[in-house]
Amino acid sequence: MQETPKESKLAKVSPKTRKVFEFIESSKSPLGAYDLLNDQNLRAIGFKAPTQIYRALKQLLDLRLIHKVESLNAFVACCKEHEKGPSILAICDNCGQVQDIPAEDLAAQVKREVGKKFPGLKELNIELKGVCEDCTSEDSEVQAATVS
Amino acid sequence: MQETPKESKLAKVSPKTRKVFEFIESSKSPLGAYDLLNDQNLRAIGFKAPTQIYRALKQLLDLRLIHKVESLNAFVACCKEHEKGPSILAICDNCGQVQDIPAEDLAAQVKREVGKKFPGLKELNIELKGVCEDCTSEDSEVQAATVS
DNA sequence: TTCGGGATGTTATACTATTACGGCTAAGTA
DNA sequence: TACTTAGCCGTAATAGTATAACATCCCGAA
Repeated sequence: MQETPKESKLAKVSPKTRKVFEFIESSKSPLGAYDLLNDQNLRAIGFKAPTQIYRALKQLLDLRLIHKVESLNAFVACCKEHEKGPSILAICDNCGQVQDIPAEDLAAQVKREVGKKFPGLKELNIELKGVCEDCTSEDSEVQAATVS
Repeated sequence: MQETPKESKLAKVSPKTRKVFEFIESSKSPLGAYDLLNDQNLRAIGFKAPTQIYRALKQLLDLRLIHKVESLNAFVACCKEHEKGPSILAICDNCGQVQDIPAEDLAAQVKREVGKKFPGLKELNIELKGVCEDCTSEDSEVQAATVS
C-alpha cells in the first residue's frame, strides 16, 4: 500500500497532534481552538490547556495539513489536491461549510497583478463568503449575488 | 470645491467616528481596536470602552472607508481608487505597512474560477504576505520568493 | 554519566470582540 | 403638549482567541 503525502506527514507528529487533525478532518465545519478543547473530547485524551492545542495546530499548519480560516479564527483540513499549492477558502454563510478550492492559476495572476508593487510575495490567502452550491439549490430565496 | 466620495461618506458619521478614521488613515501601519483606544489618544476625546471603538469601526467598514485585515485583526484605510471595488491587501512582514491594491480583474477571475462550486459569491478577501518593494530594494538579504 | 535540546505540561496573562442594559435625544404623531 | 419609538451613545461585564513564561521529562550525543 502506497503511502499518501498526508500519511507520511502525519507519521511525523505525535499521537495527540494526529488526533487534533482527525477531529478537524472529520468536521463538516471549521473548528476553533476552543471548540477542539471544550466541545470535542480532546480534554479526554490529555489536552488541558489552550497552549497544547495551539502547538498541535501550528505543527499541522507548518505541514500544510490544515488551513486557518482567518475571518473565522478557525481551522479546516486541506483538500487532497492542493497540498502543495495555493487555494481559495469558500465559506458558506448559510451552512457554515468551507470548501478548499485549488487555485494555482489564480495565484499566478495575483503575482502578475501585484507585480512591481509587491515583489516579495510569500503567502497568499484568499477567502470568499457567500452561499455554496448545495445551499443555493436547496433554498430558492438565496440567489447568486455579485462581488461587492 | 467638489466633494469627494470619502468626504461625503464622512459627512454621515459622528465627529468621534470621523476621528477614528483620521487616526487609521494617518497611520502607516494597520491599527487594532485597542491600539486606537490605548496608544492613540482616543481616550482623550471621550472613548472609554472597546465597544465604542468597535461601533465606530463598524460604521467605517459599512461605508467602505476602511478594511479589516483579518490576518492581523487590524484596520487600514481604503485607498482612493477602489472605494467601490474589490482589492488586495498586501502586508509587508518587514515594515508592517499594508498596501491596498485595486483588483477588479482578479475578482472577475475568482468568480470564474469558483463558478459552479460556489455560485453565491458575496465577499472576497485577498491578503498577501511578503516583502514590499521598498523593503526589497533597501535590504538585499530579502529577495523575491515564490508563493508557497 | 552528563549535558543540552526538543517536546510536553501548567499557570497565568494578554489580546480581541461582543452582550446587555440604561439613558439621552430627535422625529413623528395623537 | 405629551407620548412614543428608534437610534445613538455611555458603561460594565463577559466571552472568545492566543501567547508568554517557566517547569518537567525524555532522549541522543559527547
